[in-house]
Amino acid sequence: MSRWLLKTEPSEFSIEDLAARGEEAWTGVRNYQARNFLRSMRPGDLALIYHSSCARPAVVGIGRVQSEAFPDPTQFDPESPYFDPRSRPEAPRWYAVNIAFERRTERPIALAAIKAQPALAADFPLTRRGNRLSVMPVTEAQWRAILALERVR
DNA sequence: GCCAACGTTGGC
DNA sequence: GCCAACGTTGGC
Repeated sequence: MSRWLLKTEPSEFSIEDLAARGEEAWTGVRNYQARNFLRSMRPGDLALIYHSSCARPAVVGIGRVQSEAFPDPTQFDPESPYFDPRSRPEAPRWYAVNIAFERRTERPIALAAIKAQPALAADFPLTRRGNRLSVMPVTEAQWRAILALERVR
């Protein structure tokens, strides 16, 4: 089983939305490196759900990968903001996976707290300056170090 | 709202 | 294939 981190803007789709729906197709990823990570996901993998571009950037919950990667349907939908006119159905550029709600963290695990952890300061895409990757792998050690912060304070 | 950092595009 | 210009991300 692999572990991941998925960013989402809570104004677009929040952990509350995922909790309410139970499962969601994780669409709209339009970065090749992130796309490649989506494609290496397997059912049963776990993912930290992270709120970005908001007042309190934080890990807010955990999701479970429910499917293999499949072509992201929004790339073919001219009405979608994620429409990609250069992608062809016979050779899709972009992929999605289904993500199930697992649980919320007991409290938001703030980016500031994550950065303050020496174990997470180095070699973790989320805490690197200028990082824009919206799907990233998380090692078991990083996973534990982040969730250890759930009960701090 | 600002701005640094990044990925992508396109001219050459 | 290089690289400047541009648009976007995302923390603050």
